[in-house]
Amino acid sequence: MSNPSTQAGSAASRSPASPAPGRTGRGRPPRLDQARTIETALALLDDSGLDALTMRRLAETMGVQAGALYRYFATKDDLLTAMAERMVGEVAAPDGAAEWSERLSGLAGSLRQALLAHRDGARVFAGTHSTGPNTLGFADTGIGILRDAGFADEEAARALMAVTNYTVGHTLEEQAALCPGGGGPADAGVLRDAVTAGTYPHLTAALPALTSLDFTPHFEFGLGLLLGGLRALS
Amino acid sequence: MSNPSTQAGSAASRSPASPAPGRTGRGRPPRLDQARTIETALALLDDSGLDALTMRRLAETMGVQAGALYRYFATKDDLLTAMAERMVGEVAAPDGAAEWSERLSGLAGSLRQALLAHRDGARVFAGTHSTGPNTLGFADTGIGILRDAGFADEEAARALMAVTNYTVGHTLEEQAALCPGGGGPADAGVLRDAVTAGTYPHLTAALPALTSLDFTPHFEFGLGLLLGGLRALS
DNA sequence: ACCTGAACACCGTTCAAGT
DNA sequence: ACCTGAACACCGTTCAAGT
Repeated sequence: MSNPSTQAGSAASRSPASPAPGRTGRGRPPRLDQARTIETALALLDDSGLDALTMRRLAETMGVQAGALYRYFATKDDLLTAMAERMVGEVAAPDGAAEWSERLSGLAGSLRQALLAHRDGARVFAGTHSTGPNTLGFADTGIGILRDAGFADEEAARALMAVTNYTVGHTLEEQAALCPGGGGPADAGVLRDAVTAGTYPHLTAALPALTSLDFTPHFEFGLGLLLGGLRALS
Repeated sequence: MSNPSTQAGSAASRSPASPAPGRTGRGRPPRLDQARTIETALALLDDSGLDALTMRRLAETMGVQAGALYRYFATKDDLLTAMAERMVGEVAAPDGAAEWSERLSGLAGSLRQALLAHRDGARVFAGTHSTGPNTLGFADTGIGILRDAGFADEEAARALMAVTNYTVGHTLEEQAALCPGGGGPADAGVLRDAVTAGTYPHLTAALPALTSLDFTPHFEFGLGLLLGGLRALS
């Protein structure tokens, strides 16, 4: 975890030809490689969003034809998987000295931050399933925290899945609300109008909280519920 | 809730021209309408999945040219929003006599079932933001359960968001694991290989649980954590 | 070995024109 | 009022051919 050097992950290893594993000095140096492609793709994601991230635009940004990308990634999905794997590499390892519940909430919060660090990061993560070292390391760390706290293997696995699924679900909403036509400042008004047009007494009472753009307390409330439930089990 | 008659929701009302609101007997009866289009789109979704659900294929299925669909839905996203709204209409109203925690878990379980009822249902739901009556009714019901249980407005709102985000995040994983190349029986082997290739002691111990395809206990475990956390607050 | 050029089989969306 | 036909501006992916 917290690995700044790019690891493409196992998905990228399904590429058609392993690109220059032992680079000899012969031939022109390639203008493309996996790491630079992933980095450029993440920059393009930040600039333009997932819907505008096309193989053609990425190729143009890298000064190359679209077909050339397929020497390094078998499909666009493989590229997205490598991007997700790269993002998870930014998850910070939690403080080993802290209480298990603090370590676990730190891990979840760090995953959220890693996804928030890139536009549409949660959508990229939710749409892929990396089995690269960063993703496996994340899971091993999380399950380790819970096993060390005394939870059985199955409970530890299920608890980490719950925390991860909640974190991804929350961050998906958070990023959708924050930016485009997805539900941000524009959509708060739309929701307000729809609620007041109908007869939704509870929704009306909760509307200020529901349309708040301060997502961190929302995230921490839900995370606190999961941790509270876990504490009740131990 | 539990509304079998199709309501397109507010997103569909943004359509370019309101289609035949007061139908007079004059003119040919239209070959298209919102309700039939949504139904056909859901059937096509079940047959072929979200990636194969294109405006052109949907039009072909309905015996019409692709452009004709745009008289009823301004964009493909509006159609997907109406499909999500239709799916949420299948959520069952929880038993009003039961305990608040049972009503809330019943609501979450019913949302999961409504999403599982259609191939890629969770992806469609996660990718849209309906403000139609079914979706608003769902939220009003959930927040109402919590307010009636004594939770303050803000807590009730945050708790329902947590439960909903968890349910969507879980079901996204469940449907990804179940079907295509997404991570099903095929991907269990891939994960197993990746884990045993590296050195992930905790992951190895948890692998049987992680690769289990029996998702209902997984879902209920996480839901139980959220409810346990809520009980600790009340 | 690495990339180009060009093609294949598609997309979502628009809009004049027909009926 | 409702739909067709045809176009516009794109997609992901493949692959012979060049260097």
